Amino acid sequence: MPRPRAFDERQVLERAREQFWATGYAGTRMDDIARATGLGKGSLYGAFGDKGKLFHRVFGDWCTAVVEVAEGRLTGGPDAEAWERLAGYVHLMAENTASDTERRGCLLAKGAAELSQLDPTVAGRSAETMTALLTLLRTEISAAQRHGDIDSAADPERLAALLLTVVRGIEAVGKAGLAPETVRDIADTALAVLPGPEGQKRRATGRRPAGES
Amino acid sequence: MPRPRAFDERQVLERAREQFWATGYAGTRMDDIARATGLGKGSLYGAFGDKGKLFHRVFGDWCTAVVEVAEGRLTGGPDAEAWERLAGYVHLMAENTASDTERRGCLLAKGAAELSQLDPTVAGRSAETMTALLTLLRTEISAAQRHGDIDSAADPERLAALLLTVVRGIEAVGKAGLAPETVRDIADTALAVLPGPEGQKRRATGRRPAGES
DNA sequence: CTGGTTGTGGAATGGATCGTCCATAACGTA
DNA sequence: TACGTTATGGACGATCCATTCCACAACCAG
Repeated sequence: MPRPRAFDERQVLERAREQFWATGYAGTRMDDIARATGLGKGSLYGAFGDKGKLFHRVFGDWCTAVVEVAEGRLTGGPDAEAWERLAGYVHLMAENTASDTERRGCLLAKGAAELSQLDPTVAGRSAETMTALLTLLRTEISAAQRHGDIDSAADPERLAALLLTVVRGIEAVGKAGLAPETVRDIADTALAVLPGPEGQKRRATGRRPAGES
Repeated sequence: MPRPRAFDERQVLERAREQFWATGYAGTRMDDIARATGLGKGSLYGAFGDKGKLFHRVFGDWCTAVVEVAEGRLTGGPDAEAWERLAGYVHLMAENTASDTERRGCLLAKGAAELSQLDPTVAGRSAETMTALLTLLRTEISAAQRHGDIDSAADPERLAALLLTVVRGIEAVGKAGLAPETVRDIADTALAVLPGPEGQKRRATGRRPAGES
């Protein structure tokens, strides 16, 4: 009996995300979002509550997506390819940053930086996301160890934390202004220094094989 | 002949920094700063211009301090101690994040995240800072290589970029909610995986010697 | 076709915030 | 001691922004 919505919720959230991503939480006005989505303020508030709730929604979806990308890249597959999956993931993250010419960075980092201190919801969600990524990386590192691509004496938990740090760090230094080529190199270097199979060393200064990513 | 200022400029900037640090650029009101510093708005505007100029001042000073800390820890000293200087620096940065119970993070990262996209001055200053840190790290890595603490076949430029990424990443994952102990471990792991002297491996899972930092 | 219910969008509201203004205070000089 | 100059700080004005409100539109059951 009621009048149905004339907008696609997913699409509206997408536009809203673009706005928050581009100008941060405090920096975007609800008018901006209204203009960007084509919705009136009434519809916006009716559908999503207030600005805070809308941001939580967008932020939460983003966090979910971040974990899903990692899952897609890392989960499921033979141990023999675990190392390649790890390398692919790290390179993908570096490429994302390197090709982010607008220097928008990652909404997760941006949102956490701006709000995690003031907004427990944001803080909690970003912490959850980190833990999820950590688990995915640890599992994959263990797999690579079983196949002998990573020194089995190393603690997978610690290596996972290091890789997560590198991935998040790449995003940070990218936003801080390091050149795209440098960013890409960092991913290679990080992978190269991971302890290889027993006693062997990976090429520490090796170039990333063309087309691997 | 004129009436002299009744406030200490350095101290006012310090208070202003606390505010910006705690609540970000958009999140702090000039009234907050006035209250925090005890100055009236007239004096504030008379002495520092507008909010943007004041922030640039604070941000710039912070960047200078970041580089100075690194210089203090890294520069000058025999090659034989270069490795220890590097380790000390990385541990110091990790400790800063680990003990930052308020999760304020680093003003450099926070400011860059919030503004580098909109404010060329901030973007430029943060990029400069990254380059300066990179140079310091590279120099020190070269020194450690000369003394045989780091594989001389490795590219110091690349290792420096990796270390910088780890340092900035530690700050990011710390703010994102990783546990302090994990943060400390990351610093250890990062140092452990750096390629040791020719063919040898550093203890990849080794614990940080007590009291080294 | 009609009424009830919900969506829509723009105008209005109320509070907050940046920056200015000005009367006054404090200082050095003559 | 009197004067010119600059600092001070609180009140003020103009703007901005999140949220609410309301008149109207669209839909569907009966």
